[in-house]
Amino acid sequence: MKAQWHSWAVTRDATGAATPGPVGTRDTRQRRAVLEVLDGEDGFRSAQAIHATLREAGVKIGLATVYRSLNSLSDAGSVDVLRDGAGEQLFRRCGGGSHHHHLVCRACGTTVEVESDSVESWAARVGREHGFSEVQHTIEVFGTCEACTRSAAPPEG
Amino acid sequence: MKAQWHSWAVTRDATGAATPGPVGTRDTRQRRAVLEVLDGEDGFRSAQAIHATLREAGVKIGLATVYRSLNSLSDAGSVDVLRDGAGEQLFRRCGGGSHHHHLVCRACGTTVEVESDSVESWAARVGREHGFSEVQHTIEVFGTCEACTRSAAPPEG
DNA sequence: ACACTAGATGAGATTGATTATCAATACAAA
DNA sequence: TTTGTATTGATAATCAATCTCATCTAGTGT
Repeated sequence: MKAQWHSWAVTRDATGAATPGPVGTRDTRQRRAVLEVLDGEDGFRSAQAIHATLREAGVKIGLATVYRSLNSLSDAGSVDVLRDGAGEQLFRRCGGGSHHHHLVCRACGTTVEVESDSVESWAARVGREHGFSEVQHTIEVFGTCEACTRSAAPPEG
Repeated sequence: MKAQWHSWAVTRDATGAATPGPVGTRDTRQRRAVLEVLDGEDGFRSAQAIHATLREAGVKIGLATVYRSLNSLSDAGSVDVLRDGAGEQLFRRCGGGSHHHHLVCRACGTTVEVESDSVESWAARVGREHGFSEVQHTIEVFGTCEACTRSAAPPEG
């Protein structure tokens, strides 16, 4: 799978003459590498795991840079972030900009993007009915995917 | 509000003669104190905050014990746990043993317990349709409660 | 009330993830 | 190329949460 395109560019004004651009816009080898790893994975991965993958692949990159890249991508809405049971952040490249949630295999990390208008409206309604404003929600579904269920179960039924 | 009753006792067999009981069953001053704080709060609080509250109230208790008590209560299903945006664990005394979720004010922590059969069945169905087993879900709704919205807004419209 | 024993406590060390420092480096515009 | 900065990275610093282990104590039987 080839790395999906991502623009590091951001709107800017041409006030400064020799100024490359605002923070978070420069296209570097490291940021491209992080994006490549994300595009090569179909499940959620931790920053540490992504860093390890890169080092094993011979890419010279610091852990701090991996975190910085992931956070910047997250801010831009290009990656989804969630926390596993231990509270560790997991990252995954997300498709469109549409709001969705995830069905994640807790064994291998494989993820299916899911969405439901009824659930969205339920969350919004619940907040409104109780007088809450700026209502947001976090919804994640965890389970064991078919493949992992098979490989984990003893061969005898 | 008086501290709600909580049994530290657990089923045990009388094999050992002078054995008080299994781990996590002893009624101590510290565990009672943690429970009192939880009963005095109506929103989610962090372990550190609970510890600080206790110390300020003159209760001599270690942070590790607060964590231990909260975890034990959590295992017993007597408190709900969730993570805030920063990944920090927040605890709250929960009523019955019925499955429910929370509408939490991100400013003051005030919480409303909510439930919805349709959302529950949606999560279960999504998992089943994709061949996942042992499906669980985490659903939390965050917002700003009415009181906090008022106090935060500037007096002029 | 007394003694006993395993569970409980707590101060401090430790882990583990994530962020902050800051000098050196590498984009990107001219 | 030159130049101005954003970026990088090795490492220190944070911070929540857990582990250590010597000491204490609740709970039981006598």
